[in-house]
Amino acid sequence: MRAPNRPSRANNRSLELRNAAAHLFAHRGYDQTTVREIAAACSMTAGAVYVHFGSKHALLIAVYGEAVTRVTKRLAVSIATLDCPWQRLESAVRAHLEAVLQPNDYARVMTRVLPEDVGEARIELIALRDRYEALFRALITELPLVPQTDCGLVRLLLLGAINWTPFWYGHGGATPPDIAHLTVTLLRNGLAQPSARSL
Amino acid sequence: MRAPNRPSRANNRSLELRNAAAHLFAHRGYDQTTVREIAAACSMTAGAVYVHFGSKHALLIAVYGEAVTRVTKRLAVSIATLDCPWQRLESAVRAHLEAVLQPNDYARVMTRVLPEDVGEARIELIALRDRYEALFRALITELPLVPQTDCGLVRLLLLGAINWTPFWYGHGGATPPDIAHLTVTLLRNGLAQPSARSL
DNA sequence: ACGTAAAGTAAACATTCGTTTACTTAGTGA
DNA sequence: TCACTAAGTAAACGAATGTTTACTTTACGT
Repeated sequence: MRAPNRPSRANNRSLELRNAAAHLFAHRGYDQTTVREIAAACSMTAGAVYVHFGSKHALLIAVYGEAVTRVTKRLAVSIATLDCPWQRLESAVRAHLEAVLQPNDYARVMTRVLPEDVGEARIELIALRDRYEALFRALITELPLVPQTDCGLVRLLLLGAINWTPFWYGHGGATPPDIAHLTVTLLRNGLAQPSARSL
Repeated sequence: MRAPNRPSRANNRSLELRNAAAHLFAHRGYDQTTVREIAAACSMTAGAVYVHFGSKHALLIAVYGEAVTRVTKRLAVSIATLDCPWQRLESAVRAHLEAVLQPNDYARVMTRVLPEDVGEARIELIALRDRYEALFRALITELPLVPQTDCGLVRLLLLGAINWTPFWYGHGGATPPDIAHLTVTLLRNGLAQPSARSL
């Protein structure tokens, strides 16, 4: 019998495939990526992909799931030692942006591939995404906001702003810490000149 | 010779086609929409589409261009009579949201179809979108913001927040005026309890 | 050494898609 | 009336796609 912790002969090819798929999905989108391209990136044939994954949809779900797992972990680490709710949020936003904006294939798939565009796999992708967004819900609930603020709406606007960043990042000089700081400052204090502040 | 202002015999079929394409692009995305579907929606054959438009890309560009034109017009009207820069921005955001969120096929194409996903037509779509976003650049430049604020970054965050709305609109009870008001209030004053406000 | 099962290949399959071609229809100007 | 032209059809084309099939290779347990 094989040693229990030793991975089976070549199952690292599954990881190779998943990584290649993540790279291509992130850079060219789901529809524009073909199974043959993914296979070729691993020096394989298209048929061999189906030894490891039952379908192209299954491959996407694997990539998306891994993306959520990784970003979730990164985010948890980044806020672990902080107490101030505003600092926690800023750190979380920064972690999210670093994941999404750096040439990080997995995280980018989360914003590049819209669940609405992949038909059957839609439900599973939305479930994965919701699991991640719940983290931000918690961070926002912690904030001392003015009474009767619609926290759900705040969360959606915040996530929208940062989910859209991949479409323009690089054209300005702003870095993830810059963006995170401005975003949370904006959320906290607004940007009006103090003298012009009012309802 | 035909009277100069009288449109040619049946060129309203071109509009029919463009409208049908807008509807399908808005609801199912560009890749998932076939030329045959667009034709069928007008009780035509796929071949007839090419009498009016040279390619599927050309059809998309026509839709996208009309979308920009319409939203631009709507936005200009909504801010024409306002003087306060904050009111002008809120009105513009509201107009944009109403266009994007109501079952308005054209406006929705602007956020549903990502220029990055359509290959050759990419350049023209980006040019059209930039023309529209310049309007927001102007509105934000008018605002009395705290000195040294990165106006470009503010614009990008704002547009990101409102461009993402179609992906969640309807799940909360918020209406376009609600969203516009919270967004601009947030931009102006922030949401922290006054007692907790600081750097 | 041998059998087994997973891993991989090469090729084909069945669709589907955007587009083109050859032909028909119908309205218009002279 | 007649020639011209735009609009539309039916069918095919060629390429690309996700997936399957039949066959080969290879590593491992016994």
